[in-house]
Amino acid sequence: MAKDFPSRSENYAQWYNDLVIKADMAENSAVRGCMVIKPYGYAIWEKMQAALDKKFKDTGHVNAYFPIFIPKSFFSKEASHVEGFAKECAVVTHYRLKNDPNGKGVVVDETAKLEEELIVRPTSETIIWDTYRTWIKSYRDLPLLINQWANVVRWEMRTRLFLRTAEFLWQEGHTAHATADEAIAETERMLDVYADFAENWMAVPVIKGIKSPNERFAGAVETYCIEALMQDGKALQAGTSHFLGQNFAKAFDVQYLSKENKLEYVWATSWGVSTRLMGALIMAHSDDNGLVLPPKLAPTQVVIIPIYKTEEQLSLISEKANQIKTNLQAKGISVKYDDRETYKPGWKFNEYEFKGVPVRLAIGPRDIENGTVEVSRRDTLEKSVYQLSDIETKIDHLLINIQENLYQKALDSRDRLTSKADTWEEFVSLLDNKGGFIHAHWDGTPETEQRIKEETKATIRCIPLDAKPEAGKCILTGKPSEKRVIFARAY
RNA sequence: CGGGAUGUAGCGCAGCCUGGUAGCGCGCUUCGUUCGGGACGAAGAGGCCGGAGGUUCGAAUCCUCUCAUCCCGACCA
Repeated sequence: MAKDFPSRSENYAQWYNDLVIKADMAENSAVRGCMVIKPYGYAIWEKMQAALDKKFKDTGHVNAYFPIFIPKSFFSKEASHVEGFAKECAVVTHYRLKNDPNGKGVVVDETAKLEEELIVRPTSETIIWDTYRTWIKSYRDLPLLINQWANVVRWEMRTRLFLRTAEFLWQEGHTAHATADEAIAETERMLDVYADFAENWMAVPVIKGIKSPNERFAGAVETYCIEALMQDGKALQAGTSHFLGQNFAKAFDVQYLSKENKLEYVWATSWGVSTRLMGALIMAHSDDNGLVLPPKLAPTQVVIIPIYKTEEQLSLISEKANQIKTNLQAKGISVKYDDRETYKPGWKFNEYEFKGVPVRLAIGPRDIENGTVEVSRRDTLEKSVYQLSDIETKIDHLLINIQENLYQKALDSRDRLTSKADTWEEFVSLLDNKGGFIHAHWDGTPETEQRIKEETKATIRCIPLDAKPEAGKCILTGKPSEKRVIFARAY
C-alpha cells in the first residue's frame, strides 16, 4: 500500500485526484480550471497521439491547423451550434495592455477594443467550414479528409484533472463529402477507429452507439459515441463521431459542382477524442497501489533496478542490465535502467509501481551468481525469477500478456457492472446500489429522458449499435419501446 | 449564480477562542552509517501568517472591507 494514498473504496474521487498528482501526470495551474500536464502525463498522451495519428493517416486523413480564435459572428451562423456552446466561451475583447496610470501593474487599454470580439475556440467547425467554402468548388475536391491536433477552451464551472478542464487538448477531424452515404460511412469508420484504439491500445472495452437527441452534439444530425465504464460504475464518454448532414455546409455556404454540373451542398462529419482519454485510461486499470498502464501506452515498458552494496557488484550488474536493455530495445521495447545512487531499491520499487510501469526487473548479486533476474508484473503484482537465457522473448510475451490481461479485467469489471432493469423501482435501486450500465426500455421521447435525468441523474449513454429489437415498456412511462438503451450516471 | 468552508515554509497542517513577535510532519541541504519492498542518526536552510484598513504600548490572533481558492448544486468532451 502506498503511503498517504487513499484506497478506491475509501474515496474514489480522492483516489483519482491523488493518483494523477502523485504519479506526476498533471497538476492544477495558477489558472482556475486549467491543468499543467507534466512530463510523465504528457508522455502517455504522446503515445496516444502517435497511435491515433497513424490510424487517421492510414484511413486517408491529413493534418492541418486552424486558428485558435474565431470571429464571434461565425457562431451565429449555425443556430443549434451557438446554442450549445454560448454558455461556455472565453471571449477576447481587447488586444493591448498598458501601465496602470494609478500606480501598480497593468490594465487593459480601453482604446484597444476589437471591432469584433474573438471567441477562443470551443471546437472548430465554424472556422473550418468558413475556410472549406473556398477550398471546395468541384466534386473533384471531395472528399476532404482533415484532422487537427489542437487545444480548445470550454469555460466549465467545475473541473477535474483530465476529465474536465477549461482548456484541453484533443484532435478534431472535419471531413467533407459528396453524398450523405459517404459521410455516414466516414462517421462510422472513425467510430470504429476510436473503438479499436480504446480496446486494443488503452485496453478499455467500449460500447459503440448513437446518442439520444438530448445528448447529441450541437449542430449534428447524428452523434455516434463510444462509452466506457469506470471501476466505480460511472460511465465515461470516450469519443464521439458526428454526422453533421448539410447543416454546416448550408450555414457557411459550402457548395460544389457535381459531375452532372449541378450545384450541391456538401455533407460533413466531425469527430474527436481528448485528453479526457487520459482520465479513462487511469480509472480503468489503476489500483490502490497507484497507476497501472497498458504496455502499449506506457512511456517506459520495462524498468531495470540494480541491487548492490559495492561498486564491484554494481559494475557486474550494470553490464548485465545494459545488455538486457539493448536487446529489449532491439525488439522495440522501451526500457529504463535506473542506476541512480541517490535512491534505494525499495524506494524505486514503489516509485515505478506507483507510476504504473508494466514490468520491473531487479538484478542483484544473487542473480549475477545464479544467472537469473527477478521479474515483477504491475498488473498482478506477481514476482518470479527468470533464467537469463532468451529473457528478451519472455519479456516480450509478458508485455503482450499484460496488455491482454488488463483488457480482460476491464471487460470482466464492466460485465459485473452491467444490468437489466424492467421496472422503475429496479432501475432506481440498481443506480443507487450498484451503478454501472443499465439496459432498459425507453419510450424514445426527449421529455422522458429529461425526467429520468432529473429524478436519478442518470442519462442515456447511448443506443447501442448492436441493440437487438425487443418489445418492451418504458421504465418511466410504460409506453411501448422497441429496444433497450443504456443508462448510467456519467462523468 | 445560489449554499458551505478555507487562506500560516515547497506540500499537508497546528497556533487564533484567552493578543506578547511563529511551530509540527513530509520534502529539501550536508556528513556518517545503510542498500533484495518507501532506511537511520546528527547538523542545517526555508515563512513581512492572502491583501488593505482599524483597535491596541503590542495583532497570525480582535473588528471592518477586499481578493483568491476549494467543496456541494445548475452546465458539460
